[in-house]
Amino acid sequence: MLQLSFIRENADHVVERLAVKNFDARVIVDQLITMDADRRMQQQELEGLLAEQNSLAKQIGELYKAGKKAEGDDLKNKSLALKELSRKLEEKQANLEQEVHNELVKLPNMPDVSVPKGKTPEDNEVVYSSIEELPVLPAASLPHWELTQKYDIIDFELGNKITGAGFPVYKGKGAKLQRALINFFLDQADKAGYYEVQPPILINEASAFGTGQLPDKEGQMYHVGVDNFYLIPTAEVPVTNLFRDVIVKEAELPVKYTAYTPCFRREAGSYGAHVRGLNRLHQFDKVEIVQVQHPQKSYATLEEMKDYVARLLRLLNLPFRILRLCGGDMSFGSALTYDMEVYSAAQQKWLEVSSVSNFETFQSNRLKLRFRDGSNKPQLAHTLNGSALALPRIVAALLENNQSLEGIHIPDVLVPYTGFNIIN
RNA sequence: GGAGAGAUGGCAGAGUGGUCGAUUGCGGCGGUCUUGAAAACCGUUGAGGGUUAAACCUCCGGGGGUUCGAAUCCCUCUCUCUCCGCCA
Repeated sequence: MLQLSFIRENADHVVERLAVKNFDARVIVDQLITMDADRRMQQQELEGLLAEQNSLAKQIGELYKAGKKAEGDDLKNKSLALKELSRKLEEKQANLEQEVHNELVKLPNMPDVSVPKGKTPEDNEVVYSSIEELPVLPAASLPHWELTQKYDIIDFELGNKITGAGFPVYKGKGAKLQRALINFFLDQADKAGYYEVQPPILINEASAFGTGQLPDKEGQMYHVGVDNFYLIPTAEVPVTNLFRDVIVKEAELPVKYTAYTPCFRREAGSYGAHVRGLNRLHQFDKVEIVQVQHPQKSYATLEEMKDYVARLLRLLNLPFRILRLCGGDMSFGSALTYDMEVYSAAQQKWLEVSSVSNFETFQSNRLKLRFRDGSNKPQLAHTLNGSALALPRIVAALLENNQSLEGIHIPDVLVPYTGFNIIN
């Protein structure tokens, strides 16, 4: 959520930046400024009334104490009339504030100046590639959904029976590979200074609002109606919300947290061949990294997080590239996002395995996540997060890229975790 | 699930209708003293809005009500604790 005071003072700039996200903010911004002016005027009027009532109440108390009942009763009547007025004004004010809020949450975050213009994924900027030429697999190579069946390590049909499409059952070495990857990613994060937490995977409305899933993205989350909870779409939500309504000390920045959780996404509206196998699931495993950082250091931190994820991909020996997302492909709350994609030679396409973003104050403004820098008042911190990493497409790429006549070779770094070096 | 008790500032803990945004202690910060530190002593120390700065307004778990006036009384929701029941 953008800050109203910032919009007020930088209206044109806001409109111009949001245009990069292909969002026409002119009408909303103008409306907000008008409403805010009204709100402030009304506020002054209301506060004047309240101040008068406060002072009257004090006087009445003193008069009664002094035994001057008649004079006290006089003031009482006067105060009653004021109360009538202020109640009406209060109601108006509450409505206006609600309207302002409703408009304010419609505005996406402003993209950083480095964000390329564009509307589709084709407009994303490739900032790095670990390979010069796309690898080519032998002719008999299989896509992962056939490999998983051949070696009986992931059972999509069985998942259909238990739950439905997009909820696979991992079996035997497939299940062990999941566990190995989770532990490997967590150990790496730990070594990089991230503090491990295990958060709830159901969240309340306030948490969903804090990181920007609500309002408007209800449809993407599974909802537990009886208790009004949501299943988390990513660990970013519970982990970042640990800092809701928190004022951290400047010396404690950056705060670095990591968590493994299952993630749940309804993926309403996506279908077809590109969602085959592990490419898109309703439930999947992910290790997330989250940082809370000083505004002046958040972009350096974003680079560091990007490099950290790249290192993981190198350790796994997967061909990958890094994209700087264009305005049109970025998420609502992000100011700058890097996507990591691994190349699946068997599918002959790039698969997104990580997304690392700086949200600047967009989330912290909703969360009221601030830091204290000594002399001044508390100010909003910046939040960042990234997948490190999401499992399904990593598994897909590992299976496809490492297949051979003998079986599927496990990368060296994972062998201590799996206890085997080949799936056959 | 049943019965009872409770929710106050970073923490502990007073406050049951009127100068209470809140006594006090601990912690934090600044200072005196000290070569330095500790101890002791002095001062300072919640958040949001508003203002050039002030004044001023709001906040004592959330929401609503009573009253001229609410941390204090009433209703309601949420959460916590104790006991009982059930249970991985």
